Amino acid sequence: MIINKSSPVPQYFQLQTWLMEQIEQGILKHGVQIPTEKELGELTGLARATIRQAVGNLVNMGYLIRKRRLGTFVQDRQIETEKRTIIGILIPDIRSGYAPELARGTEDEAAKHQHSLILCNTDDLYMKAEHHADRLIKAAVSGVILIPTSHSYEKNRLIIEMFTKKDIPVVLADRTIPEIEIDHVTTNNFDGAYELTSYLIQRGHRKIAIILSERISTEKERLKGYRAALGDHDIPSDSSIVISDAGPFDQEHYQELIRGLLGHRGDFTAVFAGHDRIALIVYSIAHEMGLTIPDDFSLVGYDDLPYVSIKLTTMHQPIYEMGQESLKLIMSRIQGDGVASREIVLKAHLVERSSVRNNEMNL
Amino acid sequence: MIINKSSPVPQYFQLQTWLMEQIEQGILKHGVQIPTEKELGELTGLARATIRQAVGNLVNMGYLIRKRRLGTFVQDRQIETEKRTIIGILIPDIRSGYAPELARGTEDEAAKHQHSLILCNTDDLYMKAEHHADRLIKAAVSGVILIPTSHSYEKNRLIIEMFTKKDIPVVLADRTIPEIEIDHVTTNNFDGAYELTSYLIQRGHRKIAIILSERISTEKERLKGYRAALGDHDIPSDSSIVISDAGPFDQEHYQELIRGLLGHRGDFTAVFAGHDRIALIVYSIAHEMGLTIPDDFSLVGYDDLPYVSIKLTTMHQPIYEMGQESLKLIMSRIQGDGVASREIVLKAHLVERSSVRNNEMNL
DNA sequence: TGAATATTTTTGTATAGACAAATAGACATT
DNA sequence: AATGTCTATTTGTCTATACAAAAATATTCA
Repeated sequence: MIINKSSPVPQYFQLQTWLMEQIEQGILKHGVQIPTEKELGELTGLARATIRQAVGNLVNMGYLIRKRRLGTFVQDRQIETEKRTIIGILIPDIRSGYAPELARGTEDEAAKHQHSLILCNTDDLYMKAEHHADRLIKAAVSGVILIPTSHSYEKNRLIIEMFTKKDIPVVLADRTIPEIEIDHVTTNNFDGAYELTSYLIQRGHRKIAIILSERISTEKERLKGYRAALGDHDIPSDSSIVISDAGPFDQEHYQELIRGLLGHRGDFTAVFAGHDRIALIVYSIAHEMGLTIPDDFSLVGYDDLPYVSIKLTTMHQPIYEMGQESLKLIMSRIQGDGVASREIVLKAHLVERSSVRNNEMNL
Repeated sequence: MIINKSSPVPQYFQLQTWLMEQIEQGILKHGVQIPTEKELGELTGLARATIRQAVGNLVNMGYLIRKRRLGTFVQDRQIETEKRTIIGILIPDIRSGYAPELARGTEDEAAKHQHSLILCNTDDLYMKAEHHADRLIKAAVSGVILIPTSHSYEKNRLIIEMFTKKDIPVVLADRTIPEIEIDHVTTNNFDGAYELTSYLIQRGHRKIAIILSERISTEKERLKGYRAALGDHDIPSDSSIVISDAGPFDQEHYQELIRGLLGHRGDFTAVFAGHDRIALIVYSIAHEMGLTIPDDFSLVGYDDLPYVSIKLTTMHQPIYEMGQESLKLIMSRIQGDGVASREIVLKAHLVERSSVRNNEMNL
């Protein structure tokens, strides 16, 4: 018997569930006519109105379709499966740094899974991020990739909560937020900076200036790697050539800082730029001041941005892959992975070009 | 009386329509309780089941919400207003050239209109464009911005038709397609190239090489502008220094072409690169061959890409504005503008830096 | 005073029966 | 052969009635 009259669950609901199971298990296939209301009445012993309620709900839900005089038929389930297949990406600015590369890696991977990517520029501003988050939720995205804004951890957490409250999976890319249980993909910034600094040391550089922003988790890690490398080679850290900016990336502000730094030559033989865009500014200010690289001082960057016309020695970051991996994490969450939060750390590698001079003394 | 019993339109439907009108006209506002089923029965003279059917439908449609024991209330109608507010952008590659700038302009403008932007990379391939178009249609985008692929006009037309068949407005950005009635936004490539070429001529250059791809409508226009400027200054065109590539942008191929060109120095004093990325390649190949710019030869580009570290004299294209204008056209179509197809031509302007040498002789 | 209990109202579930409307298919008419 | 009519079947609309479940409110009791 299909219906249990003594059960507390409504009889129309029992019938509805039973029919739904029949359809989802493939017993009742697309296009097949289900028993007429009269037949269902005989089958279940229910009144016609009750049967209509069950069938009516399934029609509303798109499982069935009624045809006058002909009967009721199983609907093509594709309509139900046509769920939102959109992923949002919250990025500071699609124009800057590695953002295009990251977006491209993400989009390519999304396309593989038949998903689309909605692009949101936050300008590292909480207000914009909030507005975008709102809109993404309304657009019923099935997942979000977030490059945290550099402003405050607390505000980033608020953004993330907007999504998690609605059970929308979030993945952090590149930058991380401390003490938060959430999937994220980064590169080994500490190791990379350690390697890059060691490279400079091996080339005979002992006075290595560094310029970056400590507000951004990735650059903070790089600073630690730099210090660790110096320490391991017994080189004292000179705080006068550690230039740490407090805000987000601002071209003009960096120009000032770099002018200040380059005015004190003699204090350093190499400059470690926190990322390639800073390196480009260093390069152009040096050019402006009549200095040549690597003759007057050596320069390294971080990122390996494409379309950089100078021969910059830098750490290549697998940004495209970062986009791909971020999306893969999202997809696995969408497919219902309930495991604890995961961390994927990709490896950067050194790209040797010609912006570093070998100062090594003969052994 | 609300219900007309002799009407052929079902009584439940009459009640449903009446309630809906009350809500939409604001007579029944959000949060207000509608009369109880019993009261509606007295009001209309209908049986409770009939009233339940009318109210039930409205609950299903999101107009009303039922609360046990409390009554039935008018639901926040925002749910109904939640229409698709997504625009698609089909771009060859978000990483290359002005694409990030264009995407940014488009996204900013979209955000102003509470719309989201879905990013699609076509790699200038028909297959990819088709797949993306398919997906955008399924995602029910309300408009599309297309940067036509460079392959064939016919195939671009097919892509456009996929959208227009579904009444989805399309705007072409930057590149155009001949003989097609569709909104588009471009810059004055002919005039810009004319101005840039004239600038070189005024600086005493008479042998000006040009390198670009004729497959792309914008570059084709630039070539025409270049030729017109030469003609107007009575300078014969030398086809040996007009390098026209047949395919889409391919870094390695251009490297070869440029190596070939730079091997024949003496034939030219200036190089007009079809766009900045080509100029960058020219620059790096020159550097490789031990040539300096502008001492050995002058170089101009087109686009004014950001983050170009060399001091390149080039035409600044208002790419950001192009994205904005494209989106504005889409919005006006969404709002039902049925006017004939429109063309918006934005103006590029010369940005003078230091890659051009003044060869002018004393007058 | 505060907790437990009863009351009342409103929606939720269910039955039984009736007629209406649409339509595939059989049959009749032109 | 094309068109019109009838019939049986199935869903669509509607009435009348009954009890269940939830919950705000009033009442009772310790």
